[in-house]
Parts: sequence; structure tokens; C-alpha cells
Amino acid sequence: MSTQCKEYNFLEIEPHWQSFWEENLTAQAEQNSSKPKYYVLDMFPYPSGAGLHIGHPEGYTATDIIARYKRARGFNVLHPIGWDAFGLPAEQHAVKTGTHPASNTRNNIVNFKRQIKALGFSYDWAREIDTTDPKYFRWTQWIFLQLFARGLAYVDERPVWWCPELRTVLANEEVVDGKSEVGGFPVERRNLRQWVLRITAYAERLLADLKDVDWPESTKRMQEAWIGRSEGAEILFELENKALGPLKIFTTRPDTLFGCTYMVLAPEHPLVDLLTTAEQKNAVAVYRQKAAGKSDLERTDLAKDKSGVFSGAYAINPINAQRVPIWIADYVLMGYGTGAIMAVPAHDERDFEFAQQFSLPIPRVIAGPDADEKLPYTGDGILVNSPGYDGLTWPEAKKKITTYLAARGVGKATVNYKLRDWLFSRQRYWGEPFPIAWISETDYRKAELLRKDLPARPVTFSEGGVTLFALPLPAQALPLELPSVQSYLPSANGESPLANETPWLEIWLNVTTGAAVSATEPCPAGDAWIRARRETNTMPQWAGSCWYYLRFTDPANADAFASPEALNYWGVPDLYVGGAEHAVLHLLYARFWHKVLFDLGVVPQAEPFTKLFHQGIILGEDGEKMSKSRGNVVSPDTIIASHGTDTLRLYLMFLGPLEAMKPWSMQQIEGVHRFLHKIWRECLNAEGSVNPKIATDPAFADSPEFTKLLHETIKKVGDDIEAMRFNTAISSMMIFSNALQKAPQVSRAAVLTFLQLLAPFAPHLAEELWARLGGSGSIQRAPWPVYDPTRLVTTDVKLVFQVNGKHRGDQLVPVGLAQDTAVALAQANAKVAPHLEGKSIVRIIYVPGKILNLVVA
RNA sequence: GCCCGGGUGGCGAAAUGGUAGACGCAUGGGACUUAAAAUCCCCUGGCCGAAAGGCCGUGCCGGUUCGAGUCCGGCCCCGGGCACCA
Repeated sequence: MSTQCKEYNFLEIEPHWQSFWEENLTAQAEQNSSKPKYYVLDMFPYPSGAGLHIGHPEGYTATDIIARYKRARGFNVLHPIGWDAFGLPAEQHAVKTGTHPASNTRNNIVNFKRQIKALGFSYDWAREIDTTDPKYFRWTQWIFLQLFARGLAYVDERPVWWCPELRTVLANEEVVDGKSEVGGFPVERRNLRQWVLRITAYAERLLADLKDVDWPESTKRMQEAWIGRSEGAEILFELENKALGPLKIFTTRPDTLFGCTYMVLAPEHPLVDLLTTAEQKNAVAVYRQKAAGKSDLERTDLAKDKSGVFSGAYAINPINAQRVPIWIADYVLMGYGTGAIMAVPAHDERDFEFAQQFSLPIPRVIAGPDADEKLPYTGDGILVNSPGYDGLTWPEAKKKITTYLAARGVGKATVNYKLRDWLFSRQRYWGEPFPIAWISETDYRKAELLRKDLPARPVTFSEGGVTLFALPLPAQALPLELPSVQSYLPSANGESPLANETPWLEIWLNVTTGAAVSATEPCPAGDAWIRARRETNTMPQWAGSCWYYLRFTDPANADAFASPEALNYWGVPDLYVGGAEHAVLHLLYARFWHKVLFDLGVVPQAEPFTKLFHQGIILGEDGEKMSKSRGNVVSPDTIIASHGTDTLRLYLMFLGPLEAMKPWSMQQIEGVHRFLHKIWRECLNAEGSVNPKIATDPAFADSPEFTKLLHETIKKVGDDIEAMRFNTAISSMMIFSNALQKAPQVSRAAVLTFLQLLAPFAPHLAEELWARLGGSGSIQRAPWPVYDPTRLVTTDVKLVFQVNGKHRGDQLVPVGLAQDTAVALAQANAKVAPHLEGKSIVRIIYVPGKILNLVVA
């Protein structure tokens, strides 16, 4: 049932059809369908208090068009949405107001949902998920247990980014230019007990499998760079003080071993204290302290000035037995390789700078093609000053020297990655609690007899001389829910607010069932009960988004994160759309978890996101990034009220290529709005009844040109949707509507077909006009129009005449015109002839139907 | 510094190596109207020209080609990412 409005009253039409669709379940994915499946997914939003940003509907409109198009093409479409609702802003709000983050989150979700519904997206709301729902995070915790059982989770005291303002640690990736990504607060280094996930164990596969996914090349490159694989060798340098054992270094250039004139240890290197000589002790201690006080920002940003201090110790170069001084310098990072390097100043820019500063020798061992390149020389070349290896090329020498060292047991070829293990804990309240209890060694030994899900090696942590063992809760005890707390404020020493909740924290734990009783109560009877303290850290926001795309296939399942049937049928998203800002973080973490699940045999594919697309950023009208402070923010709510969501959707797609960064324009949106008004007027007269130009007689035939254009438009719109070129799809619909307007009379069928093309883009208007023109059922259920290739055939084409490559004229000619005839026509053409006068044709290039180029001299 | 994108009218943009500027916006002119809005029609890359027409034109310089926005080489500018990773 359509509305009765006489004019294009989008404020009446849009809510009308939104409730119609909601009541008639147009968007729900079918269960047990024999249709082919299509799974199209948006990156689900964090429901912030600020509401929907204009960038959200950009990507969401694109996926909605695809979803509606695929449904019309006979696919069973899964198009879900949910909430990535754990996270810092909600918690900071809780800290400020003292209200539970859950209630704030709930309010935000209500608002987001209202906004998203007002945009008319065809999400399957029956599959809505919320990462903070215990029914959901139960499975987040379950996946963590799988990682834990496989030895992929461990605890480590390590220097981490601590943000005093946020009172939490942040992952490397969450720190930008020495400030927190959220809020932009300064961060500092602190040593804290942390959960860490062994993502480095998957480095090779995360890198190799990038070749199998259809992603933007730039995003693949970013992940490649992030993983940062480099091949080289580990080499052992004997120390003069043999009692200390060898010094292990990593280098990608074993071929330059003869050029090593000093060694560098990172200030944090464990050997520093041991090998520093008495005379140097003071200087080294001072330097180390200074280095420790520097943030990484200072260590890298002020990078150009190298600093360091001599340790007083020497190592022996394994290739030529030379004595090499050992320096301590913070340009070597403890976190990469072995935290120690051999310095080859002649062929490494950093070593060169350092050597110059401290007047260390810089002997050349690689000669480039030109006799005397300036040092440092990092290019290709052959070895010199390397007795026994002179004259070899770089790769040959690399191989030969590595082999030589390996044969003597002082070196081996290795691969290093920049990728570090993933810091997985936050000292916060508003996140998934770890399903872990800390217990004594005695109790752990007992648990080992009762439990089969413990890791091969126990995860332990020592503090104040006591070693605690990490016992996972049994899966049946999940979810482990958050206790209610008095204060959401973390303690200043870096412990989560959960650490203050003694009744939740200190417990009697049943090892086999995971049942818990507060330790203030007497210990329940039975052997399985032990004393335990719960883990107080919570998981980072990334956890919930690492696997949500799997939950959508079977969101209500209480026995598994999703059933094998659902996972087999729906698989992974066929298309995943979201911002490029997640190029490394979310997308890398999710790939890691997916591969773990794949290894467990619970998901059938090795990669989660086969096809990925990033929508571009929409700038303000001033061409700057939208921001409150600039006052150039455009809110979807405002536009929906002034122009309607169909206009907004169409405009967002018409702006330019989806992936491009483009400025918003209030003038341009009027053009798109007029286009929709025009379609309305062509379909309906001022009284709101069918425009008399639309032929009611089914025998009425459109002109051949009009029919041809219709079929061209069907083809173009379909092709463009498939290729996600929505802007040109809309152009072609505008061209058609211009023809529609000029035609004195048109068939009803042609107009209905056109409305179907428009329907994925402007579903409300299309549905309304479809109903008023007597289309049967919902336009959303009508099968996608098929173009007739025979209608696209043209008999006459415009042939362009060129003389010496310059356009000189053109003429309408029959398709498949013979070359001789074409040349004769050109010669006879009044505009072409003068350019041929007095000249002879030396060459003819004829592309039938396109161009005839006469080369004359 | 390194790795990706991208530079086309007044503006957003379009163009399997084959008429550069489709489509839309804006500007100007006209029709309708008492008037306005809305709508419709026409013009609109630059220069020369009364016109017909000509010349130039896709960041810059060169090259390949009958023909280059598109391919190749070298630069310049803008945006994004990485950045002492040995």
C-alpha cells in the first residue's frame, strides 16, 4: 500500500516503507534456502555518543545497494549489523558520571539504531549482535581459551605504553606520535604484567596468504610492511670474556662481515651489565638511565643524532678473528632481532653516522659499479677487502659466508619479522574479563589431573617470590561476567577496577566445573575446590571484532559460536566494506584468530575476508576533515529531514568513486534531489495519479531508440553495481530519466523496469512509485531486469575521420562498413577534404565503427 | 628517507590506446508567471575570429605510437601509510 501524498513527500513516504519492510521481513536471510548465498558485511560500528557520522552511511549505502541488487538477482543475502560496544569512550563516560557503561552503551545503541533505520538499510535485524552481551562475549572468551590451550596466550612483564590520563596500557598500534589514539593524551613506558597473544607464530602465514585475497593493493602492502619479513643470518660473536658466552646478532648482510668495526647492544640488552668493564660502568649506567627515560618518540624522532657509550668490552669477529669494540646505543632496539648488531659503517647509513660521530673506522667491503661511490654505499656490488671472498657478488657472498659460519657452528640463516606479539590486556573495566584464575603450583598440579584443556606448558607469573599458575575456566563456566563495581576508575598503579572487587576476585574455585564461591565464605566441600584469584585485566576492544562476522551466520546459537551448518552455508563474507584506518589492526588480528580457528578445524576457510573494499573519507564543504572544532560536520539526521534518505543515499553514491576522498557539497545534493523529483513527476501528475503519458494500453510500443536506451541502462547499472561504480550507474539513470522526460509517451513496463534499477539506490521512492503504477508485490521482491543483447545492437555508428591523427570530421555510417567505402566517404567529406588536398595518403588506419585515420604526406 | 594512492573546465567528476570533459552543480541568456518559486529550452575549457573555422589544452619535461588523460622514463605538487626493524 502506497501513501496518498500528491507531491514527493519523502518525510511521509520513507517512514511508511521502512515500517512496511520491517513488518514484512523483506531483509531477513532465509534459513535452509536452496538459493546461492551472498554475504555482504559492513565493519560494524562502535556506538559512540556522538551518533552516526556521515562516513557511516557512505559505506552502508554501498553495501545496501549490493544487498538489494543481489536479492533481486536471486541470492539468499546475509546483510547483518551489530555493535562493537566495548571500548574506552563508554568507560570514560562512566568514570565521569558514575553510571554503568552498559547503560550508556545501551542508550547509544538505541540512537544508532534509530539513525540506521531512518536510512532505510535492509539489515537483517533478527541477527543483530552486541559484543558486550554475555551471550556474545561468552564465545569471545571461548576463543581465548582455545588460544590459551594451544600455547598462543602467555603472560609477561614487559614495558608497555601506559597512558596516565586513560589509566590503561595501549597497544603499539594505539599510540600515534607518542600520544594515545583515543583522546590524544601523552603516554609513557611502564613495566606491567600483561597478556600477550603469540601472533608472531602466524607471521609467515599471515604474509603468505595475502596473495589469496582480493583486497586493495595498498592495504596488502601495509600488512606486508607491518609483518616486515626480512631474511638474514644470526651470527655468534665470541666475547673476549669467554665466560659470558657468545653474543648473538642478527644481520641481513652477512656478506659485509669483513666490514664490521664495532658491535652495538641495545641499552636493555641483558649482557650489558655483565660485559661492561669497571672503568666504563659509570658512563654506561648513566647512558642506560637516560635511554630508559626517553620515550620511543624521543628515541626515534630525534633520531638523526646518534648517541651511545663504549662498554669497554670486545668481541671477536668469527670470520677474521678481529677484535671488535662493543658499544651501547639506543639506535638498536631490544625488541627486534636479538637486540644486538654488528655495525658495518661503510654499508649502512645508521652505522655510518654513528661511526662518524665516534670516530670509528669505516672500511669499504663492497664495491659498486662505479669505482668510488661515496660511503655509506648500500647498493649492489662485489666484495673487496674480504680475503677469500673478494670478487664475489653480494648474493653469492651472502650464501657462502653464511654456509661457512654455519659449518663452524657460529651462524645460521634466519628470518626475522617486525611484527611483535599482540599485547592483549587492558587495565580496564569495560571489556571481556579473561576466563582465567591464578592458583598455586600445588593446586595446578592437582588441576592437571582433572583437566584435559590445559596448555602443554603452564602459563605462570612470578611476583614477590611467589609463582602463580594460570588456570583457564572450563568452557562450561562461560560466560564469565563483569561484576558490578563501586568505581570505574582504575587505580593509579595500573590495576583494573576489578582488582577492588574482593568478593568477585578472591574465590574458591571448582577446578572441574569452574563454579566459584567468594573466599569470604567457607570453602565448599569436595576435592575439586581450590583457592584462586581471578585475572583482573580485561580484553581490548579488538577482541569482539575479531570474529563477529562468524557469529552473524548463527547469532543465537547457545551451544557453539556458530553451527558447522551455518558456517558451511554462509562461509565468510563475500564482500567486506569499511574504512582504510583498519588496514592493519582489526584486519590483521581477525585474520590471526580466523587462522587459529581454521587450525582447530572449526571454520572451513583459511582467510576471513576474501574481498575487501575501503570507502573513502568524506570531507567537509571546506575540503577539510570534518570535525566539531571546524564546524563543518554534516549529520545524516539533518539531511534526512531536509532532503530525505533516498536523496542522501543517492548523493553519497553520486559524489564520486566510492574509494575516493571527496568533499561534501550542499549544492550538488540539490541536483540529485531534483533528479528524484523529476522521476516522481514523470510517473505521477499533480494530483498524485498516474501520469497520462504512461501508456495504459499494453500494446503500446516504445520507440526503438527509447527501448535501446532502456536496455543499455539495464546493462550499465548492473555492470556498475557489480564493479561498485555507483556514481556512473547513477549517471546512466539520469541519462535515462532525461530521455523519459522528453518522450511524449512511454510504456508502463519501461517505467517499472527503470524503477527496479533505481530501487537499490533509492528504495523508498522506487517502492512508492512501483505501488502507484501498479507493480505487483514489493519492488524488492521483483527479479532484476534482464537486458536483451539484441536490443543493444546499433545499425549506424558515428565514424570519426582523422587526418594525421587529428579529428577533422565524422559521419554516421552503417556498422561494418568496408574500408574502401569509408575512405571514399572521408575524401568526399566537406570538412575532411581540404586537409587532404594536394597530399597523398601514405597509410590508412581503420577501426570499423570507431575511427578512420588517414596519414598523408 | 621508503612504500602506496592521486593531480582532467569555475566546481564534483567521466572516458576497453581511438571525437577529452559523459552525468551533475554553478554562471549567463530565454520560455512560462502579474511576480516569484518550481519547471522547461539554449550557451558555457582557453585563445583568435563577425561567422565559417583555426590553434592550444588532462601537473611539468621527454619517449613509444597513425593516434596518449590512458603505455614507458625522469621530475614537481597533494593525500595516506611506515620510519634507527640492522
